[in-house]
Amino acid sequence: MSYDLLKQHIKKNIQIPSNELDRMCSYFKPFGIKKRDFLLQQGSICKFEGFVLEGCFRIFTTDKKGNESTLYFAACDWWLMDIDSFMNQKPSSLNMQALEDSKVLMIERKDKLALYETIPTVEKLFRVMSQNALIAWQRLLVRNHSETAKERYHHFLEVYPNIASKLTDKQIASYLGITHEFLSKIKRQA
Amino acid sequence: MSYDLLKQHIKKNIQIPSNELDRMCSYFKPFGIKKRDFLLQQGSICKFEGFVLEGCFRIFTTDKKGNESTLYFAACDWWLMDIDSFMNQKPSSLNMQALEDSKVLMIERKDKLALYETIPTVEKLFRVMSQNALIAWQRLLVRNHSETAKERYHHFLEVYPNIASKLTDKQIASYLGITHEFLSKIKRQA
DNA sequence: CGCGACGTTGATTTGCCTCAACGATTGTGG
DNA sequence: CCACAATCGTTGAGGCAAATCAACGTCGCG
Repeated sequence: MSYDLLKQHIKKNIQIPSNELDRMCSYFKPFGIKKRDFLLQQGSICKFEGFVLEGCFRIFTTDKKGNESTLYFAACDWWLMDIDSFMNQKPSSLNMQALEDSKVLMIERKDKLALYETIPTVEKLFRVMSQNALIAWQRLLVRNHSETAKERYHHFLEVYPNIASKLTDKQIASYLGITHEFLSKIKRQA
Repeated sequence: MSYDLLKQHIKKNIQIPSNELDRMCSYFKPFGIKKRDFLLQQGSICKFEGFVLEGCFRIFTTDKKGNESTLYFAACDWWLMDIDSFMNQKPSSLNMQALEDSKVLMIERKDKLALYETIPTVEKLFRVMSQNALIAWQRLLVRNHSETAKERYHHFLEVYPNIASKLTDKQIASYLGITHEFLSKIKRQA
């Protein structure tokens, strides 16, 4: 069953009766996407949220100056959402691109909003997940302030080896906030 | 009433019946703290959450190397929480220091946890707040990757003039992730 | 008054970027 | 399947952003 991974993931975060869990998951629909295709593109309005079953995505944004900045990579067991665009129905500033052929479970906006109203535990689930994400972003900021690009690179390799192995150096550099030329020089050193 | 600010703040985030709002707020207790004193210190376990009524706080962390990194400043209408320490009851990595004589509304851990169980709307409130905070941290990361220290400095002055006016240059530099010497040189330029 | 934290300034060094050139790898159309 | 283009990775020269170290003036505070 393709829903097992999602159910496991949810149960890791909260306690939930199995009938509620089943009902919640029933709104998620399997969806396949090919390498290099976009699940969401900057400027469009996000009408879904997704949970990755297979493959890998890169979530990035391009600012007015043309700088491309990678926020994170989402592999199996990660979520794909643009909260700002999804909740406020405004144009997204994010791109979600499949780095390889991938499979996700998608839920539509109206179903998600309905779940919030009908199953209070869903509020708790996303409250807990958001808070965990918040902690991670704060830690990342501190790392960025206190470590050099070289240290951050090795930390990334150490913590996400299975994700890193799927990425090009250019993508890693964009995530670290450095040029790919400089990343190449870092690699030569160590 | 010192609770008006908190009530206004909550109503900006969610719709909530006034009886629930009253009940929720009743668990918050006023608390005063003197300039330079700590509401929370790194290493201790966080047993409260707070909402700032007056004054200003600096939330920062010191890593093994002795680098001090300021995560944010909390003035009137902001929250003081260390989610990681509060939820998981583990030693905090954050310091919350009053930059001037301040007043906060504090809620104890057991009361907060009870509120989650008894008033589902509280889950929604903190889900919404966490998601908004998440968006802000993501934007900040992109700024840090795409802008120079000078640009980030002026952006900070522009967006938070009332907070910036209360801070020393050293505190601002720590927030921007630069040395105070370099901040001084930035100021001379513009 | 005198001490300690803050702010400024200059000289030097380091981390990282820009630009440019060149192999290596991957993708694509005939 | 090959030929070619496109993208990726590497390397080097030079430059800019920001750190480091050190000296000195200033201010608030005991």
